[in-house]
Amino acid sequence: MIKVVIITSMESLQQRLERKGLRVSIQRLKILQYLDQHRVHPTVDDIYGALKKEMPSISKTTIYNTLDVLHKAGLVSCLTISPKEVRFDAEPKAHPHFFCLKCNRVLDLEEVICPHIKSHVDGNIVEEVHLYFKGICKKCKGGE
Amino acid sequence: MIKVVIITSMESLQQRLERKGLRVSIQRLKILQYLDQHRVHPTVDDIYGALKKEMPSISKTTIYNTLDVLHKAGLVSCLTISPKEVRFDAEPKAHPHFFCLKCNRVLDLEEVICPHIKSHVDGNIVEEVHLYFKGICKKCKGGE
DNA sequence: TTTCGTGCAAAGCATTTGCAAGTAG
DNA sequence: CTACTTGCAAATGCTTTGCACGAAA
Repeated sequence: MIKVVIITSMESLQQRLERKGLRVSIQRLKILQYLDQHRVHPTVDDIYGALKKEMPSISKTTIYNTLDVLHKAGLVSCLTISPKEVRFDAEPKAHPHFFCLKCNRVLDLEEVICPHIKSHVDGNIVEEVHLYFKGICKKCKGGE
Repeated sequence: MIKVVIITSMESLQQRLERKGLRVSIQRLKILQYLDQHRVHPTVDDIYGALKKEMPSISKTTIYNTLDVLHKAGLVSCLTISPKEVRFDAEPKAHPHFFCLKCNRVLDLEEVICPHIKSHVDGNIVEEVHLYFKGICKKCKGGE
């Protein structure tokens, strides 16, 4: 079997938590790991459904709590794109997304402009930059 | 520098509806008018609360239905920025916003880049462009 | 008469909160 | 011991749905 492993940072997941002064729990590690290995901007429910298989006792509240902690620590980014639910991304660096109105997927786009846009908001303190498009993705455009 | 530019069309509200082939009802006119005159990206509840004063029988369902119709017709734009609720804008042209994490207001930023960004999403069909920032606004930055 | 618009009541569902039990420091 | 973490159950609140009545074409 071929397993695709995405190596983003040289830092271990545990080190990422410790560096931010966060306690390392199995739940936090698993959630961070899941996000790191599933770069499809999963929802809370996606994460919950997947982790429940190996950790049947995990609760949705913990997913919410943990994602909140990770987001505040700057370890994950939080996407308010699909109107129904929040989605998460292990890549905390700002980059553009594409939301398909047909299949509801959130795709990553090549990072091009995000870092350069900030200059237009002087006067306000910018903590996050969000750029995304809505429309029909390549895949859905093809087949009906 | 932040410049707020309100582009109000010469077209009457009724004409806007008719041009899109929509029936003209008092509810649709009032909702469109409210958005046109209150450029603060109100939520459904804001609109409901305001219109209920002069139209006590109006229902939230109608606000939802109408905004959906107006959005699909391209008469208003729909902002998925604040994670809790959707906000609406009578200006359907894409322009950047700033969401203040402290006072929860959504501010308009000067339109600068939005029209030029589209080139980066080749392959996907773009229907909407969304660019916004999150942080602390000028006003909140000042006084605690 | 047939289709569309309105609005009430109820349902749906993502997210939050309160709290009790467990765990790390 | 004290502060943090987990997770269950219940509550919250935005949004949608089903449906009946009324209005427009």
